[in-house]
Parts: sequence; structure tokens; C-alpha cells
Amino acid sequence: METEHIDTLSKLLKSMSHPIRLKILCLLRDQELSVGDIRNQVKTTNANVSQHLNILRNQGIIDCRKDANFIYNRVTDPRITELMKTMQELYCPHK
Amino acid sequence: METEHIDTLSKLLKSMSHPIRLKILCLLRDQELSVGDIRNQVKTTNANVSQHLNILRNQGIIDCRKDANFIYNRVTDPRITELMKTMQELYCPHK
DNA sequence: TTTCTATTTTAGTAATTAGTTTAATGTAGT
DNA sequence: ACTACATTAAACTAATTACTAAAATAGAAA
Repeated sequence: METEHIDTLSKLLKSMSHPIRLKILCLLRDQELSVGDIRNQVKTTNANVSQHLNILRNQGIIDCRKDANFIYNRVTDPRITELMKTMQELYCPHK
Repeated sequence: METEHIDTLSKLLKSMSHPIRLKILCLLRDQELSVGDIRNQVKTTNANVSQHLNILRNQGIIDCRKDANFIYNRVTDPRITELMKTMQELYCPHK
């Protein structure tokens, strides 16, 4: 694997490797959620969720659309969905 | 996904998300290498490689065997190999 | 034993990352 | 206009992580 890919991938993994951000990605895997929705599930402050969402946006993992005064977030990159699926299969004991 | 799995996985991703450690994992995917071998490929100090290897060992990703005064490292967890394979397929343009 | 080589550990510092608080922005409804 | 709500931005402290250099450990060979 080339250095360029190593760097790209390590940045991606880093952005996913915070428990709050990983949880957000899980939540957004099959639904669109507002910042407030996420805050309720993750139990932290709005500002903190916002900061984490921003990191995921800058990484190109999620994007958002605005509706009234809500911002709905969703996973955009299908590779992330695929990667999450693989991780779940490998690390979550299948029922 | 349960909180426990989220924590486990985020720790795993964190340990993989440093470029040097990710490169080490790539190198060890299909071969056993000594600390010095790795240092030559990664271009840093022995101590630095040793520290990164230690992080990967504590995470249970790799283990090592001693032969004379060399320590040979290898990936032990087959899930890591599988995960690396998926990441490579998704993020390295296939020839 | 001494010497050399490979690796690890420790200690120190620099750099990055995380979380809290507060202020600011934007939008809908009254 | 004002008020309420949702979100973001800025500033700061605390905590973690990374790298370097030097000392320590362990084994092989002389």
C-alpha cells in the first residue's frame, strides 16, 4: 500500500476512532438525524456534538441538509457504510 | 450496536489510526518482521518503532517471538487481516 | 568476562485533541 | 420588531499522544 493511501486511511480511521463519533456514525447508518436527535442519544452537549459532526464533515464522511431550523445529517460515503458493516460483522458477536 | 462494542471498536481504530502503526500493520500482513526490519521500512528510530509496536501488542493486534536477539512480529488477530483487506479494497483504487 | 547488537524503558518536552462555557448566528412563529 | 429554538464559533483549560535522547536490559559471539 502506498504512503498516500496510508495517510488517507489513517486520517479516516482517526476521525472514526472517537467513541462519540463512532456512535454517531452507527446512528446515521440507516437514518437521517438532527443535531438535537444525536445529542439525545449520545448524552452530551449540543456544542460537543456539533464539534464532532464538524470533524466528520471535514473528513467527507457525512453531509447535511437544512430544513427549517433543523440540520439533518447523514452518511454520504458508501465506503463508510461498507466499512462499518464489516466491522460490525467482525467485532459484534452475531446473534 | 451496544456501547461496549462501540468502546472496543473505537479503541481498536484509534490504535490503527496512526500512519506509522497502519504502515506497520500493512507490512506485517503477509510476513514476519523484526523491529529493525520495520525501522528500515518506516524511517524512524528504533525506540519509536518499539513504542508503536507496544501499542499494537497491548491492543492484542500483534504478537512476537524471540529468536536470538531479534524479535519477530506478526499480526495475530485474523479480524485485523480481514479489516485491512476490506479497507484496501475500498480505499485503494483497484488496478 | 567483555563487547557488540537488538530491543525496550524512562524521562522530558512538544504537539494535538477533548470538553466546557459563553457568545454569536440563523430561522420560524408571534 | 421580538422571542424561542437549533446550531455553530470562539476561547480556554485539561488531558492525551507523539517524538527524541539517554539509560537499561538481554542475548550472542569473541
